[in-house]
Amino acid sequence: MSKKNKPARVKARLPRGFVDRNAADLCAVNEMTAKISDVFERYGFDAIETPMFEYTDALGKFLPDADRPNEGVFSLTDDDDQWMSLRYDLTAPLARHVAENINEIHLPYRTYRAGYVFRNEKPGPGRFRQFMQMDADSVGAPGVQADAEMCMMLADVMEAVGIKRGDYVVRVNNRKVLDGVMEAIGLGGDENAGRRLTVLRAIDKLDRLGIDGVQQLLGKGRKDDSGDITKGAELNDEQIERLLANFQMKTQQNSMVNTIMKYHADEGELEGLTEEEVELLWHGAYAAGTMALLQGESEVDEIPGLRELVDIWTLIEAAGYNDGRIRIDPSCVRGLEYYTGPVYECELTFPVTNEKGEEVVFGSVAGGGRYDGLVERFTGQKVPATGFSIGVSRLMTALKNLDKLEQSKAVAPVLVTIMDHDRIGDYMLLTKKLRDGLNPRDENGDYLGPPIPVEMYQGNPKKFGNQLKYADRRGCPIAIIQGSDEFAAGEVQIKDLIEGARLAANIEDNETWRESRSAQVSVPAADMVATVKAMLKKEGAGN
RNA sequence: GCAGCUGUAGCUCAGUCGGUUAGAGCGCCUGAUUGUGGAUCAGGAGGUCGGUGGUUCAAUUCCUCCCAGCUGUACCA
Repeated sequence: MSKKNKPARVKARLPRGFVDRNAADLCAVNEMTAKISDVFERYGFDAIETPMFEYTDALGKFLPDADRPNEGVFSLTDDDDQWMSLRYDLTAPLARHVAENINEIHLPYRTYRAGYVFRNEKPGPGRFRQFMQMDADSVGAPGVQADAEMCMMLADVMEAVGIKRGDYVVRVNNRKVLDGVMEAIGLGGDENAGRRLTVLRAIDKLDRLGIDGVQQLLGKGRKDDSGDITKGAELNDEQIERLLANFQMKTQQNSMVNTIMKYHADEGELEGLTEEEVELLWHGAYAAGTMALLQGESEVDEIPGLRELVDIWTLIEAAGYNDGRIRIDPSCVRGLEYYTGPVYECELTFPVTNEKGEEVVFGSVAGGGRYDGLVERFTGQKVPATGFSIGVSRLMTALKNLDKLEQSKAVAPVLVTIMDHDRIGDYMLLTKKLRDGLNPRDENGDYLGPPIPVEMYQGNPKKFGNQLKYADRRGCPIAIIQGSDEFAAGEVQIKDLIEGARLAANIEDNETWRESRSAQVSVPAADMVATVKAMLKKEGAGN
């Protein structure tokens, strides 16, 4: 065929931001989700599942001005011209599910779900356009005890998947207090909504950009490594200073506690708090958040949300989770607008090394909060709810990079090779006998042990060498060989490929190598299963 | 979206100060070996040099625009 007539071939390419997963990946994901589900179920959460597609309006992702969905969601029109979208999180579909079944559902409704979500945005290292989340939510649970429970369960989940105590922290905050702080520095009112959001986002970047970066973002703006400039919130120096005071607590702890105690005495607003409680509060660093209010010029009548935060902390303390597993932290803001009160997220605190061997700040692997308004969008009635999402894919990468993930490598099969092409049927029978023998069952038909895979070579059997090559590359521990000689004698050759590879290291001449038929024994067909079993045991594959 | 960098074989990358037939390593295929993996040796397949337009006698090389990828940044429900 001439070059000109060469047909245009389709280029095989994975859409960017998506990944293929191999057996080992799937195995690891299944193991991890099983561990997480286990914790959820022990807390009394039931599994449910909602579809990957939803009507776009139910997800709340229509653009306000145009009659089309937000670009961040993968969307298409149904055959009746309705916009549909792939879900971008598991919370919006839950709200839809609750609203639609509100009459059948008994509140409080405690559920969890796992599934892939999709976001049509630029992928980056560790960021994909399809990834797995696991959510747990308490719907119809108005009290802070529900929020406290969520934080504790989050901590339990981390330990269940193998992250040691001290290697993670659940940080808690309350949006109402943040709002108060911003009001105190003159960012109240609807006209400042945009700037408040900018401020929140800047604070959210504290762990990544550091205090200097946040300072720049709050003021004139920040220039990144590529020379690009990010616009800032244009706050003045005093406002910035008072905001940042919240986060530079280590140096100011004492004065902070004093301030709070003084406030306590003067106003009686924090009545019921002991000094110890205030210190705990401080340790959680929230006290700092009040400073801006306390030092503000306007009279402060109340500190919204602070009582809630203290109550959460009290519950956490009562349950014994105040040992560093859970902390109160003023820089925990969560970008989302729909949160109405307590917010929380879980961060890994150990250094994570990426593929290039660089140490990176991994950031949060789970987050959530209280969203009292989400179901109301559908039904008009307020249904208080709180819950969180775990980024399963992210959590997995973190564990993988750390080698904390035990590699549950899929066991490679024992390979039955084909020597005589006209006796395929015999080889199939041989394969079945071996498979049954290695995978015994009890009287109920249940398997007694983990699977020990056995397969017959399915490629082109013309060249026998290729069959062993295949076995070698698959990592097969054992190959079964039965030519006409063995068949006539009622025997099979059993070749230990692992031992053979070991012996090969000392042989340079191919002639010798082939003739030695290393690590290979001939046994009566009746002894095949027992011999293979013994060999597998010796090589530590299977059991 | 904004900014910077990069596009040459399946992969990793050389190279051409603009000049005849564009290279290497690895991988792949065939054979030495129709009944034995690795190593070795011999041979082979595989390229619109990301695309378009321009400058030129001549462009993979220089210039324009476009596309894609990477990195940072923004957005992230």
